[in-house]
Amino acid sequence: MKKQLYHHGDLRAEMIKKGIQLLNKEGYEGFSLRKIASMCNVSHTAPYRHFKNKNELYKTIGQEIHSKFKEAMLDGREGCESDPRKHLLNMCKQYVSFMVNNPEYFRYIFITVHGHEISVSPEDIRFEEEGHLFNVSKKCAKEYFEQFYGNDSADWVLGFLALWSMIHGLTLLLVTRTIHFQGDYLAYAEKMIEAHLDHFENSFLIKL
Amino acid sequence: MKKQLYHHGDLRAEMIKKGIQLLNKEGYEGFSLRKIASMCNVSHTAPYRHFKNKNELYKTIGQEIHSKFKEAMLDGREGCESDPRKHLLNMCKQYVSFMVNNPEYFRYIFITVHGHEISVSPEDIRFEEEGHLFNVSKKCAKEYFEQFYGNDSADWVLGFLALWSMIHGLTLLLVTRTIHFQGDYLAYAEKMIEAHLDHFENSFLIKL
DNA sequence: AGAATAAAGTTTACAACGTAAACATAATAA
DNA sequence: TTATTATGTTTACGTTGTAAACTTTATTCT
Repeated sequence: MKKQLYHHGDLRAEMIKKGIQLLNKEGYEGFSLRKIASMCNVSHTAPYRHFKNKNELYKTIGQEIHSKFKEAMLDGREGCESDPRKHLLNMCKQYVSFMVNNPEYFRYIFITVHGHEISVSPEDIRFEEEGHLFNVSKKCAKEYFEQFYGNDSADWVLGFLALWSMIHGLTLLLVTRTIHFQGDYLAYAEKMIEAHLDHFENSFLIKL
Repeated sequence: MKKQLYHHGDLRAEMIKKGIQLLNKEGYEGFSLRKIASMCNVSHTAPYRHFKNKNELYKTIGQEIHSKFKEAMLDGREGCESDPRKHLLNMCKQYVSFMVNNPEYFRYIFITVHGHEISVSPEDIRFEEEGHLFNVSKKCAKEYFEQFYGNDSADWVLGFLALWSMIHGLTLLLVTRTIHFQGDYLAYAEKMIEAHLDHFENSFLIKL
């Protein structure tokens, strides 16, 4: 117990924790305020003292997941700070495997909770906050693509977006079980990414 | 009215129709059996004579959407039967724009309704039926990739999967409004696909 | 044809859900 | 100490999915 104030202690925090548990066990369909309340040994309307409604709790949990996801992606950095390509590759692999291992998380972040509204145009890629998840991947991708494009932001955005789309789509195909591989899915993912980057670098050589 | 049998006529068909309407208006959250029943001027348990439960209706609607989607993709074929690359490009563009124009459809097919379970391995790409949606795209992609790979199925699957993932992911990013472009999104999509295919073809030339 | 049967729809019932309102209690501030 | 605010509870209501029992209409069998 952290504070042991009031009746419960810290209901808000426990609801987030138990909410994540429930979400992982039963998916979004089974995610109910009343269940979470009872998991916290509290009446079914107590949650309303801490969250405006069900969706507010859900969004809060989304943020929690966001930071876990970010952490996982940063783990892909180890031992390859000096190699932009390897760094980018590892990060993409972390992206896919984290979501495959936590399928519900993908839904929180990218499907059910809408409204990120990240603007993407040649001139500006805006992200909400400085330390935001997307800034992490953006920075990583930038280091790689800059080697080729330099300051040509139009092309670099395109390269970034194409790669992001690819792993994002692969992840969705895996998470929804639209496809499944006979062998190791990560091996495929790696091949796909490597091929993409190979193609990219090779075609760049031609232009020179 | 088609048959004018029994009390209603053809409740099953009308439920599918009204169900699609409701889905487009209120999304999956607002999709309720009781609402649909009342839209058909029928008691709230009448649906159970035609569908085992809510999810059965939902899945049936999914199939309906599938065929609309397939039709849209086939429209991308016109006037370019002899140009595999253009054919593939058009199909990809149709894929994205159809879904962006009908965001809920994407959820039916690729998100909420799971269980496609398409097996993907170098040796075999199995699809459920002959005329299935995925066979359409597969055939189109095959014609293109075969120009380069010939009979090397391992590589051709990889090429197919990479492209599919890319447009699938882009579509998800657009449909969920995770990103939004300043300009015309289809122009970006086209550039991305063209660049992907360019990279692909260029890197292939190098190897020769 | 008329009787038996199956198909389609209705009424009633129940449990789970989200949420609002009124009330109760415990912690903090005056 | 008292007033106030934060936190929880009880009660209530409308909506949902779905099961059971019943009714009405169409089809089938003799």
